[in-house]
Amino acid sequence: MTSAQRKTPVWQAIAQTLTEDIAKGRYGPGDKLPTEAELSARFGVNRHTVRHALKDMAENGLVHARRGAGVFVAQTPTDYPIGRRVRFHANLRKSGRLPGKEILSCETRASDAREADALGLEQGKAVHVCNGLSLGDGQPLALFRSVFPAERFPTLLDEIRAQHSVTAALRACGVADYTRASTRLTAKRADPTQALHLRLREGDPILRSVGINVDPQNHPVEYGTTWFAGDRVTLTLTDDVTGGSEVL
Amino acid sequence: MTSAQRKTPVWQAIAQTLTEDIAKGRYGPGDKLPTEAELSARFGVNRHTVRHALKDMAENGLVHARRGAGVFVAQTPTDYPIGRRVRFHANLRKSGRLPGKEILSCETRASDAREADALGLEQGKAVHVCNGLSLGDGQPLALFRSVFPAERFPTLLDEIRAQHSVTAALRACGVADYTRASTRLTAKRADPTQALHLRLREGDPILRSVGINVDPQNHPVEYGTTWFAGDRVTLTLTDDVTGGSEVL
DNA sequence: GTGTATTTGTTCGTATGTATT
DNA sequence: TAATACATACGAACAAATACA
Repeated sequence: MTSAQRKTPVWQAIAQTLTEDIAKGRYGPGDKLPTEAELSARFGVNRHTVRHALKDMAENGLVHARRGAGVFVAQTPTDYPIGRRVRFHANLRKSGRLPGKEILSCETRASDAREADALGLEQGKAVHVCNGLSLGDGQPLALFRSVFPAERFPTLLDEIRAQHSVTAALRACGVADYTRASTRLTAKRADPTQALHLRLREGDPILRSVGINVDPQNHPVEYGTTWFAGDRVTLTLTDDVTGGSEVL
Repeated sequence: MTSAQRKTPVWQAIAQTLTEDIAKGRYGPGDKLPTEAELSARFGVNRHTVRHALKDMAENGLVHARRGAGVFVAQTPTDYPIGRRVRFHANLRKSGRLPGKEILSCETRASDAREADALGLEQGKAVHVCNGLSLGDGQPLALFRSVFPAERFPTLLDEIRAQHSVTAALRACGVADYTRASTRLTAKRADPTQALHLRLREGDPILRSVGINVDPQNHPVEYGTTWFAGDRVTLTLTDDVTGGSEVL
């Protein structure tokens, strides 16, 4: 056995076995894998060989090790398609997750320079601001803040509170459709507040998306920022710029 | 003075003043602001009040503080348009930065499962792998790893080393054009190696982009992963799917 | 490498004004 | 009016990271 020529290295075989174990659900997301010692006993190899396999899996984002704690199966990142027509709930439903939304706070206040610029308003004009949390299977996936021109949509906040959906609320305010005109993405660290809401540790990486949604007449209707939990969401850029009207 | 009714808090006025100073170029990107002590003397307020202003500016990404060192004007994040036709150098030139590229290592080896799947190969088929660093004005912006099918492009690595451009190298290998078929984005923490190359601190947020480029016949020609320094790059999603042929 | 000064980060405490209950 | 909560502003001291001789 050990002397026979082998095509694949032992560590790769181990990594593949563990990967299959995870795929089969033997170890679920968030579960702790057996210790390196237990695994090296199970596979009859040196601990370093197991470590090599685990390192490979960690680099591929399949597991992540915490010194002193163990090796844990990574949360399966939720695929989140992003494009000109992005509707959160529809996406999640498609990926078989139970979507949810929690409105954290709403207010109407004067706009700052950035918000006014993005929405094409004079600075100081009133805006509706709505902070919330997007959930998938009960787990927080993203924080969002949406800023709307208050003058154009006087009743929007009530609609959002009632409808529990931005798309529906905008439609009730006369915006039949909207598309994403621009999106800017950066990786940031979670600040304490974000970490609390997203149930991350402070400093954990988050993906910040800043976007402007416009109505068919190309007028900005929403200036939105979304902070995605880095290890729980993967944004996928789709080509479907001409995509169908998947409206929730 | 102090008793007069004031509409805006002191800390906001200070933040605005400093923001204007930065906008006017009094403090340029990367410059160190005066110390909190100096600023509190300049504005005649308590250090906490200055800190409040600086904290606000930091939250808006305008400055960032380093304990023991000072508060520095943020490098204007390099806008990095991402879409079906993304050419790194052309983008940087457009934004007025001197682009650069450094090839860190190249090798030809057997593909793993993921690479083979992405490139449409049988697992184990040989691939060229090229690791490198993308620079803007001499500063590292991103790490990249490109994986190519070796059988189809036997001379590609030599071309890359000679041409110093993936686009040119692929063209020399008979690929007149290619477009981005899929992109997946996540926020991760920089591991020690990445932090070293990108001159970040370990654990700093990075934006990982995994993409597949295909030729006009829709055959995958490159499976690429790019790790962007989170605070130095902003990905912008553009609508220009029909964009012109900006080829380097 | 060591020690020291500098600079930001954090945590106490104090006081005031304003808005809400 | 009283009680409460919250944001603003100031003061002092210490901790932690950095820069530099």
